[in-house]
Amino acid sequence: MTKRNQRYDHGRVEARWQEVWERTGIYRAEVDWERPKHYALTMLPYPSGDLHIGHWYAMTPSDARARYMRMKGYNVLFPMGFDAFGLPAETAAARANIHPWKWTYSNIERMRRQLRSMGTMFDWEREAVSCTPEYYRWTEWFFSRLYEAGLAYRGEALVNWSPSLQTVLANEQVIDGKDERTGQPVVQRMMEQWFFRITDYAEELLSFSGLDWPEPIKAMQTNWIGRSVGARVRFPVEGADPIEVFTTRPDTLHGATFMVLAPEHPLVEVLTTADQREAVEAYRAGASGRSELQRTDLTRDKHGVFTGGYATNPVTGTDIPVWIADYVLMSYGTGAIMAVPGEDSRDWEFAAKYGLPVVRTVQPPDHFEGNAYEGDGPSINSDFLDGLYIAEAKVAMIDWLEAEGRGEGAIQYRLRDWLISRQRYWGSPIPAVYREDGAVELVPDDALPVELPEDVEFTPTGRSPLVSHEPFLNAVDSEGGPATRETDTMDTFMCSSWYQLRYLSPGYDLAPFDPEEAAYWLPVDTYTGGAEHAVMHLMYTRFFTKALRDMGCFEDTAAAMRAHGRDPEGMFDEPMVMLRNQGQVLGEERRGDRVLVVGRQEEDRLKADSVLVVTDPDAQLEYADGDRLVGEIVSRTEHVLVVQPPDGPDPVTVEIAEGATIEIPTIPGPNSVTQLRHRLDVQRMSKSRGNVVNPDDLVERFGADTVRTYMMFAFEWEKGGPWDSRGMRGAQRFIVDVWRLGKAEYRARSVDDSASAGLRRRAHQAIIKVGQDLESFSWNTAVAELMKLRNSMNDALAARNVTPEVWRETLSILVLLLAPIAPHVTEEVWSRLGNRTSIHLQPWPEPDMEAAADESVTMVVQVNGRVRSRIEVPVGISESAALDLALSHHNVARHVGESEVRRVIDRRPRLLNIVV
RNA sequence: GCCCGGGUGACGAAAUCGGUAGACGUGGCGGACUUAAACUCCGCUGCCCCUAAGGGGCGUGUGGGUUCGAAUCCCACCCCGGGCACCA
Repeated sequence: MTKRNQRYDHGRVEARWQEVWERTGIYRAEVDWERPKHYALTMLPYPSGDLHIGHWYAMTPSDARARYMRMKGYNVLFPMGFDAFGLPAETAAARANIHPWKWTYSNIERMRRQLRSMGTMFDWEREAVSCTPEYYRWTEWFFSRLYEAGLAYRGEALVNWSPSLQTVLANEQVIDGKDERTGQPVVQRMMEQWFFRITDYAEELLSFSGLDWPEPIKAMQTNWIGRSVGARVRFPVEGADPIEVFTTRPDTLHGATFMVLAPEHPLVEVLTTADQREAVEAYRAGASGRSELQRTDLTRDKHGVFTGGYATNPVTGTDIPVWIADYVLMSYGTGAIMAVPGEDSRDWEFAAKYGLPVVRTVQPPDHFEGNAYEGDGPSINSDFLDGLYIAEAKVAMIDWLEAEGRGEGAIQYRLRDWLISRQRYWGSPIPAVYREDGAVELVPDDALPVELPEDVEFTPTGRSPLVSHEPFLNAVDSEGGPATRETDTMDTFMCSSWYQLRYLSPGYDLAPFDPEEAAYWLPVDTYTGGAEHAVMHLMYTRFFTKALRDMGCFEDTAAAMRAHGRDPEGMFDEPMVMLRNQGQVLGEERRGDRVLVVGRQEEDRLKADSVLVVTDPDAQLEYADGDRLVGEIVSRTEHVLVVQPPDGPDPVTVEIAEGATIEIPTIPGPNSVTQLRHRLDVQRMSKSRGNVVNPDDLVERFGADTVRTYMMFAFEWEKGGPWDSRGMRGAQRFIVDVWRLGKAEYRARSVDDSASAGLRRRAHQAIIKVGQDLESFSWNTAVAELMKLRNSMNDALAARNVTPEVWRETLSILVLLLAPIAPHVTEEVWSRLGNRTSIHLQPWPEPDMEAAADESVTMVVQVNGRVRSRIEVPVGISESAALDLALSHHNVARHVGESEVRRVIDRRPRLLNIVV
C-alpha cells in the first residue's frame, strides 16, 4: 500500500457514503411540476454475467452528466434496468441444464451489486427487468395494439434451418453455412412469421428534425432506409402475370435487353421451359444453401441460369430473355430486375459472361473507354427520348408508362419490415392463437400476459421447448373452441423499444406506463450508448414511439400534460431528443520496432553496442549467431530490451551498453533508447482472448472514484481507445490529493494578494471550463482542468501564501466541480468542511466573471508569421503600446532590422504579427 | 466498391473561431528523502544545431496550394478504424 493510500481508505469511504445515499434516498426522482425535468438514459445492459469495463465506460460518464444536470437545477431521472430476454440464457440452459430464469436472475443479482459499486445515482426504485411477467405483459399488450392497427402481420421470410437439429438457428450460430456447434449444414428455408410494418414509417423515419443526434448515426439510418426514386415497370409475359420491376433508371428502358429474377420468384415456375428445368432446379437448390450474406458477397463471380422464358420489353416490344441469379433478392423490391448492360456495370458484367446483347441508350463522351456508361448524356436509341438528358428522360418515360398503363413513378425503400418472430423459448410470448379453421386470434387483454411455462426441458438441439409443451400449446379461441397457441416469441429489440416508458412506473398495472409520470418526464432528454446500436435498436424504438403515438397510446399522457400546463404537441414523435455515443475501450495492437542488435553475449543477456531499426519490411536479415540478433522489440524497461526473434525462438534480453549507438533511420540525428518503440500488448478486449479488464478488481484496488475518473480522463469519450493500466495511477494520485487537500489544516503564512487573486482566478476559470466540458461530454478536458486546479492548490498549500478565505472557497469549488465525476471523495471532503447536506444536492457554483478575468496575458510577437518573442502584457494594452513594446524587444528588433514594417496584424492582446 | 470517422512526442491525449503546437496525465531521466526499496517531493523531458547568456532550424501521415499566419481551409495521395454492401 502506498503512503497516500494508507491514509485514504477508499473502500471504507465509498462504502459509507453509498450506504448514506441509499438510506437517505437522495437519488429518488419524483415528479415535481415546480421544477424543470431532465430524463437521462443510458442503454440498459444485457445480464450476461459480469459487468465489464465497457459498462463503466458507458455508464459512469452518463452518470456524471446526470449529476451535473441535477446540480444545474434540473429534477433528474436516471434509471437502470436489464434487457433480460435473449439467446445466451437459452444457450446456457441447453448446455448446462440451468433454467433461463435462474441463470438470468443470478446474473442480474451480481450485476446489481456491481452497478451499485460504481457510485451512480441510479434510482433503483425505477428498475425494470424485461423478462418479468409484469414487464412482458405490456410487451404483449403492445403487440396486440399493433396487430389491431394493422401494423403486425404474418408473412414469409427466410430462416436458417438446420435439418439435422430440426430447428432454426440465429445468424450468429451459423458460420460458413454450417451450424457452429455441430458443423452440420444449414439451409435457407421460407417460414411464415410475424412482422411489424416499419416500412409504413419509412418516410417519417428519414426526418431527424428537432433531434440532436450525431451526424454519422443519422447518415447510417438514412442509408439503411435507402430511399430511391424511380419507376415501377411491368414487362408482359405470354400466358402469365407480367413481371414487375423497380428501376431508378426508367430512362434506359430501351436498353433493357434481358431480365433477372430472384431464384425464389414465383414466376420462375411459369417461365421455365422443359429443357431448362433441370438447370433451373439445380440452381435454385444451390441458392438455398447460401445465406443472404454469401449471395450478396461482392467478391463472388456473378452467375445465373436462363429460364428459357421471355418477357416483352414494354417500350420496344422486343422479347427479351429472363434469367435467374441469386444476387437478386426476393426480399428487396419486387425480386426482379430489368438489366441494362449499356448503363449498369453489373449488368454489363453479366451480359458479357453469358453473351447477352447490349444496347447503349446514353451517348458516352468522345473517347469513352469503359464498358457500361453510368454518367449523364443525351439519350440515344430511345425513340421519343432521344436527345434528352437523364433527368428529363426519366420524367418523359414515366409519363409514357403512366399514359400507356405499363407502369408508374414510384419510390422504393431498401428498408424491410421488421421480422419479430423468434423460434425460441426465452423471449416475450406473442399473444396469439390459431383456431381450428386456421384463423388468427389475439389473446384478450384481460388474459395477458401469456406466461412462459416454467416446467420445460431444454434439449441440446436448442429447439424451443414451447413447441412440444402441451399445456402451453392447448388454448381456446374466443368461442370456446380448441386452438393452438403461437410458439414464436418476440425479438428482444421489442422489449428495448419501450423500456424508457416502463422505467417511469415499473410497478404500474393499469397500463404500460403511468400517464401522470409520462406527462412530466417524457421524452428522454439525453440518451447515451454504443454506436453499434446506431441502426437497429434506435430505429426500432423510433418506429415504436411513432406507432404508439398514432395508435393513441399517449392520449392520457397528453391530457395530463395539458392539465399541468404543458403543451403535448410534438412530445411523442421521437423517443430521445439528444443522443451521444461513446466509443469502445479496447486493446491496441502495435508492433514494436524491428531491430538489428550487434553486441556480445554476457551471461543471460546480450550486451548491445549498436541497435539499428530496420525499416524495410522485406529486408532479409539473418538471425543470430551469438553476437547478432534480429527481432521485434516486445518490451522495454530503461536500457533493457526484450527482443523477439522471428519464427519462434525464445525472446532475448538485450541490455544496451553505455555509449551504444542507436540508429533510427526515420528520426534523423543520434537517437536514444526512449525513441525505440516496443510492442503494446494490450489486445482487443474479448472473453475469448482472456484479457478482459475486470472492474471489480480495479474498484477493490483503486476505488470507484479513481476508476470513474480514469475512464473519463483517459480517452476522448466518443472515440474510445486502448486500455492502459498504468494510466490509472494518475487518476489515483489525483483523487488522493483531493482528499489530502480537503484534510489539510491550512494556515496562511505570508499572504500575498496577487497569489490569492491568482488562485481565485484559477478556481473561477475552472467553473467556466468544467461546465462547458460537461455540457459537451468532454470528460477528459474537464478532468485535466480539475487536475490543474489541484496543482495550483498544491502550490498554494506549500507556499501558504493565500488567504484562508480564498483557500476555503477554492477547495469548495474543487470538490463541487469534481462531485459529478468522483462522488464519494467529494462528499467526504464536503462533509469535513462542515456541510450538513450532501454535496450532490448543491447547486453548480456560479463563476465570478470578474475574478476569472485575466489581468495580464502572454502576447506572442511574430515577424512574418514566425514567433520571435513572448511578452507579458496587460489585457487592455493599446495598439501603440503593444507595438512599441514589441519593437523594443531585442529579438524582434533583430528580425525587423532595417526593413520597412509593411503591415501589422493586430490580434491583441494575444498576438501581434509584424509583416516586413 | 461506397459511406462515415481518424492519423499530433516513447504512450493516452489537448489545442471549442485560421493565431503561442504538445495543456493535463502516463512513462523516462536527474536529484532529495530512505540502511534499502516503495511511497512522496523537486527539476528536466518533440527532434536537431550553435551557445556563456541567449538564439536558430525542423516538426501535427505524404506531396502540393490558399493565407501575414494552417494540426485546423482547399486539391491529390498513403495508411488505420467503423458501418453498409450485387439496392436494381
